[in-house]
Amino acid sequence: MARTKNPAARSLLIDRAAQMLRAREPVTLRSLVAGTGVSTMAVYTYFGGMDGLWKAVRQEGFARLAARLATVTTPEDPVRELACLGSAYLSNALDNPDLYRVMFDATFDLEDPGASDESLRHLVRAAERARSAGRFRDDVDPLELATQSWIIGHGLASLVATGPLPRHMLAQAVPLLTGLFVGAGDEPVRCRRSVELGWRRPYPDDGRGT
Amino acid sequence: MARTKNPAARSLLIDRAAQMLRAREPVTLRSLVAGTGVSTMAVYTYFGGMDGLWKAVRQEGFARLAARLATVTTPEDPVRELACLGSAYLSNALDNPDLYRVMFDATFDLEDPGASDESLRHLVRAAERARSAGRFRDDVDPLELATQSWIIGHGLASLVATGPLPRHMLAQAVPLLTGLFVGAGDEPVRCRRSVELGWRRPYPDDGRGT
DNA sequence: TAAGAAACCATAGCGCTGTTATGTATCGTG
DNA sequence: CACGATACATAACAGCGCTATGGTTTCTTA
Repeated sequence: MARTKNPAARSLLIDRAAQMLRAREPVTLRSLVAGTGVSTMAVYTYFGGMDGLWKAVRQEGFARLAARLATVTTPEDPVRELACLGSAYLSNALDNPDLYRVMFDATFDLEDPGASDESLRHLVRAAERARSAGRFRDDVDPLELATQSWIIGHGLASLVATGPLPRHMLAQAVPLLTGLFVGAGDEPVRCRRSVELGWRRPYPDDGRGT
Repeated sequence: MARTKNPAARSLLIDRAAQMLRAREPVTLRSLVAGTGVSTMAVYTYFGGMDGLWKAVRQEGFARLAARLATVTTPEDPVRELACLGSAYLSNALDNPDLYRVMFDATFDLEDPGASDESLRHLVRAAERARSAGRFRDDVDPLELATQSWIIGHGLASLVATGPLPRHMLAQAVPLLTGLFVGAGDEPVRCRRSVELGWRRPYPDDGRGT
């Protein structure tokens, strides 16, 4: 019994915010709605304010990351797949450094506490496959190993994308991941080869996350 | 032939900013100088604006981190010392999560490009000692290994201090660092013992960095 | 010692921000 | 068809970082 919202406006604003973030333009309430035809009040109708907008943008960032990780499929070698996932993760972070920063900028709390869970699940499943394939010991907890991979990936992404580390330091991912997987039980020489393969040729289909 | 600045005011403002950051109070130009007796113009005389203040605060954060790492000394076991340094690093980050975030928030560029170098040097020296002691292979580059340790430490600190990972995930540092050091050539069982020792009893003197 | 100049500092105001109050237009519903 | 709830447009408000303008302080120098 009322005027209905235009759901297109909501995603339009999120997309525009992500786009301005990528263009390194300051995202303010007025600059966000300028040229879109919608007024400043729309931000309050759909998000309740700028904080709500940032929450939505962050969730969108996690959604795009999950979509990007979903394009990775290398069924024959699960350790290589893990390296592929790490490479895709870093590639996504470096393509959208400002969006990546917003995703982990917890000045305000998350609207969806499990926003990052779906991305982590990709890693967990790959770790499970690696254990089932006999590459990891049976006592390896896939969730723990996935978390450890995430820690390495996030540390590298954060220090390189917006931090003091130069870009060529991305290569440190290979020894780091190799050390992690060997510690989980993989045979060193074979592991190194799998990780290097997965790292150099990151993912079969480049899903060019915006 | 002029009036000299009061150097006390500069460090007073930096300290107050760090204190407000820790208390999670919003640090604005006016709220910063309120109650200190100095006027808003002081921020411009000493820092050239709020950006300059944040740069100074960030440098202060790195200085405190370096001072904290300097208290770590375990000459007999360099691998344990590396774990000690990692533990001190994380302890510092978790004690001042907001200051830690500002340190790595590169919205504006750094005033001192080598601000983080001194902290890294502690790690490099420990890695050199570990190599000299025969714990690491001769072909291990201490700078690379220090950087890799930093990546792990920062990833963990960032995800736990202000991110989505619960605090008990700090324990992941032990397998991560062990994997890294074993990959550098250390003997697995002995390495694990050294890392656990260094991690549990982080540093002899707790220099309680503010 | 006294004049002069350079720098610090206090005040007021500018343009911008996010937010909210108020009135209008518009759509779903009875 | 008419009611009422809700989206939308406009304008105003407090607060933000910043800057222009004098006044005051302090060091230098003749």
